[in-house]
Amino acid sequence: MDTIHSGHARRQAAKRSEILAAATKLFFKEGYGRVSMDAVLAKVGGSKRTLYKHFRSKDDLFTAIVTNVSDRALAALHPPLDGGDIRETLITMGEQYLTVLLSPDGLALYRTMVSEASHFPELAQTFFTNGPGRASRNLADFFQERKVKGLLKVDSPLLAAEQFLGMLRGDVHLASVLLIRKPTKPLIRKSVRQAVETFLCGAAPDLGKG
Amino acid sequence: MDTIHSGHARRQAAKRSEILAAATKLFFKEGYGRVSMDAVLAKVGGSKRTLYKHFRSKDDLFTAIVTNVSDRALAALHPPLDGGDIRETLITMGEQYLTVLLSPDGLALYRTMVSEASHFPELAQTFFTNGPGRASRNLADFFQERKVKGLLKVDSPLLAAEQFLGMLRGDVHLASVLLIRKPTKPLIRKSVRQAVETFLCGAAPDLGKG
DNA sequence: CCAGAGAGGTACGGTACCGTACCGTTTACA
DNA sequence: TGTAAACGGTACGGTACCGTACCTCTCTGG
Repeated sequence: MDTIHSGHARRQAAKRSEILAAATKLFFKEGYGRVSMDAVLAKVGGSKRTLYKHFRSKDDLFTAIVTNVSDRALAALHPPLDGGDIRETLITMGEQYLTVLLSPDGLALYRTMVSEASHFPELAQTFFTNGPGRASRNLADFFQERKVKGLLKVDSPLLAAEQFLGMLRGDVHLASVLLIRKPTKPLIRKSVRQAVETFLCGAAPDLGKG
Repeated sequence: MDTIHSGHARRQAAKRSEILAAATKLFFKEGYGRVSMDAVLAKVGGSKRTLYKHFRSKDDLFTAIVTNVSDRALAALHPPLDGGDIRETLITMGEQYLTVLLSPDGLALYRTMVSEASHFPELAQTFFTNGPGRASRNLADFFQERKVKGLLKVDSPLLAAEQFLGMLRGDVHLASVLLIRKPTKPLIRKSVRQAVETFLCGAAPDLGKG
């Protein structure tokens, strides 16, 4: 009788979500080291007993937060790419990619993983594999498909995918991570367009080709 | 009589350097929050009185560390670019750029700034301006010069510079930051070469141009 | 309506940490 | 050689934090 329809279980699940939401805000805003369990408790209300019943330790709570947000956010980084026109596909995908990456959650997750990677190595591994790694592989599959059709001339499709996504990030991403600039929609649009244009046609004038 | 040749001053300067070196290792390895002043003291030896005479607080020590390493490392990110051939210049510069960025100090500095940017905003601002920002601007000047000579066809030279450097970083940089892969010299070489090739000539086959 | 599980509130043990204060000792310079 | 400054070692105040323990109250489920 401990299904989701049970009263006790429902209350438990609700409380757990409430804790998770409040703690996520705090951890993402202040950073793992500067957030105390008491601070989480003050925000969410309730007793320590309840908090520690749901999450056995601070590390456990942190792990739950990261995996939770990862599952929610990272999927959008590798959408299905079966469009026809390469340019249009890259533009659409690029804008979505940057939008997710530059969203508050995307930035906070990035900061958190960079900050805590050395102390949560398996978490960092999972994040990279399911996030940036999968995004690159997804795009690389698309490139590979176009390459065999003679529609793309790259040496290593995987490396090309990684570098194209790197182009998209440019300096905008780091500047946003460091809270120096706030990314704007027009800047994202312009950045994506120039990246796609350069990536496809190159920056050298036509006479330089051959 | 408090010049560098004074005995007292010399001892002071030596001790300060010793503290700075030891603390840099610790802060870069463990992160700001996980390093205690006692730990610094245990590593460098000496008394708290001496430590706090040189650095008034933990924040002060941290600031000194960051500015010190920044001054030492970031200059290599924007070398003078007056070479003739664009391709050769980009390859040379790219390998140097990645070598610095992927060096232990470069990676540690990046991790540190991302981790502590929100609590040391002016430090993050300085880091970005003197590091990635100056690197992009330096390369952008080079691009602008080539553009007016008709040797480069980019819309915004600054954006192109940011995106080219983003290509160089690709996924290798983040993977190194997260301690997932260790960057190798051959990988850097290959990555730079493909980035330059794609950036100059594009990934679309010639029939797709025009 | 009533056992029993869950939740709230809080106090506490143990630890860690920042920065100051106070000792005696060593070193530089006249 | 003597004096003043710098140094090493350590103890301490005050605070903060993690996780546990204890007691009381609320609410579920039959």
